[in-house]
Amino acid sequence: MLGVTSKCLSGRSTSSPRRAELLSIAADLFATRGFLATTVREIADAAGILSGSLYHHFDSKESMVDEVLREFLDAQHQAHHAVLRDSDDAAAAITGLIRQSFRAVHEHRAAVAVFQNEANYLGQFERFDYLRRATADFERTWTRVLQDGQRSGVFRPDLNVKLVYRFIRDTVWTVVQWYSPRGRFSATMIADQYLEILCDGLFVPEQQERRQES
Amino acid sequence: MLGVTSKCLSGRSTSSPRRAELLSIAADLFATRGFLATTVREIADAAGILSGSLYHHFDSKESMVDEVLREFLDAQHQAHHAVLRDSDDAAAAITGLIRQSFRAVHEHRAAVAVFQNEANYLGQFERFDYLRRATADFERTWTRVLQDGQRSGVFRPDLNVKLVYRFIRDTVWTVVQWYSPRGRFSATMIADQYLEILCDGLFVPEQQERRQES
DNA sequence: GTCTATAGTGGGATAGAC
DNA sequence: GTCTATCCCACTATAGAC
Repeated sequence: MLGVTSKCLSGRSTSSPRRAELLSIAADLFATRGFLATTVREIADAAGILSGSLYHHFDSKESMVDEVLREFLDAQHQAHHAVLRDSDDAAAAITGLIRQSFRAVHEHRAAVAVFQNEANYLGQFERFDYLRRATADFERTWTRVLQDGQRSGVFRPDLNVKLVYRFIRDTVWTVVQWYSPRGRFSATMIADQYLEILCDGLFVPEQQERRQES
Repeated sequence: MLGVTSKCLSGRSTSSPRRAELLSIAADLFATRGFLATTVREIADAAGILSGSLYHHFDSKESMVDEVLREFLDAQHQAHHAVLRDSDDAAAAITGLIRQSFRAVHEHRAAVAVFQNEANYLGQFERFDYLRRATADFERTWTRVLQDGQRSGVFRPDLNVKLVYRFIRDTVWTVVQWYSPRGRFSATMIADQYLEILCDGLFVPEQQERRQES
């Protein structure tokens, strides 16, 4: 457990349906316009109230992203470990983690986008220390699986696990930039196609000798 | 030619060594802190002058990103077409495009990062129309190559070219988020490893029947 | 839980001297 | 080409009525 939500959050009432609703509205705006580009007035407008009223529920704009990110990272951490628990070998673990990540893009789209886009900026403030910790934790989990797979002979031993992790991570999370829940590509379809390429590559097997490595 | 730099730029003198220096300083700050999070005072500080003095060279903070992005996109457009001109078949074209992109990450790191991080936000203003055009142009170029490769039997016909393009693009450009020119992984090394995976996949050939597709 | 009203702050940009 | 000085504005956040 990273326990990022375990400590008591900011001053105001910790949970209410209204609060959750406002948080979801804010998360959507943060995701599409960016955290800095989103004003508290816009959040209030979208919620049909005035900006001052937001401060009945939250300490600050920062508290809002904070809560969005903590919730998401905790859920993601748990989901990761559930996948690992249910996987017999490294191959199952890696495909499980990948499928889980695409599912997260579908289910927590706003939060994933905010994490992806703002972690760099927010990470510079002590309050958001846990962003760096979570990032490091994810990397450890994934690279451990990749190393296990190399040791047990499932994954190619000539590949650098750190690089493989970055490649997979970049593809999997950046999908949130163009994924649309009502678009022509479902999250599972995207996962299937990505796993296809990751397993068998882009080239037709019979033609592999034609590959150029110039 | 997209010709994004062809039209005359903002009011001030169009080129001088000092201007280029300031632009490079600004680009670095935009890349690492984000466009909105970077203040003109910070840019001026980094350049060792006062904020007011910047306006002798540039109309506005917006003009600065604008120039950074236009220069980069024009260079990238030219580089793309040089690669296509020199490639005999789709396999050569796709590996060439990929290698070129990793080179761009190395050579125009700041500009790539700004494009990657801010295109979404800036694209909403008419002034930055060309960001959307350039994005669409890149997609057309890459998917055309992928389609050619499918038709000529080099690439697997069961893959969706739009998805393959997005996967490659996401990996290739997002590298800018963690790439360090003085780090342990050189741009060519990263390109080599990525092409390895894209060609032959993550799994050792003998073990492919053990793959889980659950 | 929301509104009215407003304080306080910091950033983009300008005018003119040097 | 840079500095001094400053305007103006938009935004976060607060206080207290309803």
